[in-house]
Order: sequence, then structure tokens, then C-alpha cells
Amino acid sequence: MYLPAQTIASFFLILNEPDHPPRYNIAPTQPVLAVFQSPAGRRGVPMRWGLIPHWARDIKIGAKLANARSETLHEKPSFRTAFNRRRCLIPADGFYEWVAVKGRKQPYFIRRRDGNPLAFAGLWEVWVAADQSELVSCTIVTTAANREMTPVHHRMPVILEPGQFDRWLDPDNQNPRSLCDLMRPMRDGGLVLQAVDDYVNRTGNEGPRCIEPAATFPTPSSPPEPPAQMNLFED
DNA sequence: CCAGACGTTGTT
DNA sequence: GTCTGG
DNA sequence: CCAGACGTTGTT
DNA sequence: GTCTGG
Repeated sequence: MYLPAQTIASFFLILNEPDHPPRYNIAPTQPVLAVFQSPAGRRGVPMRWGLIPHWARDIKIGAKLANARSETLHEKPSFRTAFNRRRCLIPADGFYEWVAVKGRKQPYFIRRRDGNPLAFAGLWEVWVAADQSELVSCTIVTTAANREMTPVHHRMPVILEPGQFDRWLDPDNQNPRSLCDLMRPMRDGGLVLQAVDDYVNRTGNEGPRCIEPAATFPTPSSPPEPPAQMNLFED
């Protein structure tokens, strides 16, 4: 079968962080707000996007680790330890995906239909540089695309609901198998896509123009509603 | 044992 | 740090 | 993820 | 084509 032109999944995202200017175009290696569970409660701190394993010699490895596949997290040397002990949430108003069409890359902005922010499942890590300085970094966990995402890409970030936050963040839960049910595609129908101006394609560009609707490209149509089905993902 | 990798996406 | 390939 | 560079010698 | 910077 010939699929529509492909996409990417880097989840360049929008972030509105209290007391900081809003960001509309966060790229890997840039700081993103991440929330984790500390003994004193939940804390949000800026972390470098792109996880740097504690054993890394070179900071550059982080650029390749912006995402972590949920299916294999538990066995990857780069993610295993963080998965067991350092899970986090990464809040965002939305994220982008691109579809390559005739030598062009058409970006789409994806947000919740209900207007609330998203909470991506993430992992974080502390890396000690050669000069002994510490750098905290994070990665976003991915899973298969849900119905709305399928027209633009076959993967999507794991998006958690408030009722799931505690379990995901609990540092005392070091049993990966008990977390499998959290790492599923978001329920169908919860997201909306909007084709936007390719201003966002340049990482140096910032501001609301990144989510300005594109005049010439329509939102891709979703496949028809599936028939009534068994509950495969037991929520 | 030592040396070298350690990742995701999408592309063909 | 830990695993894999040689 | 996307955009942009992709090099050496010698100069300040 | 592949790597780097953002």
C-alpha cells in the first residue's frame, strides 16, 4: 500500500511556562519544562531536551535521544535506568508534525480538542560533565499513532491524563511492567490538527506565527470512525 | 579478555 | 554503567 | 524534528 | 549523503 507522504516525529512543541516568555518552537537540545516527583512534592524544572545517559562521554549523544520508544524502553541501556527511577511529565499546549509534499515540508500543529494542555510522558537523567558540572536532560516517550494522528504520522508522544500522573511519576514504583498500560496511544477523538505556516520550520523562528493556520493546506482527513470495538487498552 | 556501542525517525 | 561482538 | 553545512591555512 | 546546531 502506498501511504501518503511521510512525516516526522520530533514533537517540536509549544510551552507556556509560568514566569517565562511563551515558547512556540522548542527544538531538541533546547530547555523544556519537565515535572518530576521529589520527596517534597512535584517540581517543575527546565531540562535539556534530548536525554544524555549518565555514562555518556559526550553531550552530543543527547541530540539523538529526543524520543524513546515505549515498546523497548525497558531494555535500552540509554533509557533503562531512567525508566525505572526517573520518570517525568512534560507539559505543552501542543506539538508539531511534518508531512513532506512535493519537496516541501508541511507542518501541522496538534493540540487537545478540549483546549487543555498536554502532558507528555518523559524520562530524565543527570549527567556530570568533565568539569564536574551537572546537566539535567529529558526525553519524550512515543507510542503508535491514534486515529487523528494516523494521517500525518505512525507515531505519537505518550500523552497522560491527570488521573495517571501519580502512577507515572511515583519514583518508588520501579516495576516497569506495571506501567505498560500507561504507554498507549491517546484515546481517539481527543486531538485536533491544524496545518500551519512553515515559519515554524526554522528553529530560530519564535512566536504566535508558528501556529498561524496555513492558507493553502487543509487539515488531513481522518479515516472513518471504526465500528464499535472491544476495549483493547483497558482504561 | 578488550573495544565499541549505547537511539529514533523515516527513507529505500 | 552494561551489553555485544570479536 | 528541520535547516544548513560539508575545509584548510594563516591572520588578528 | 551525512553530520551538526538549534
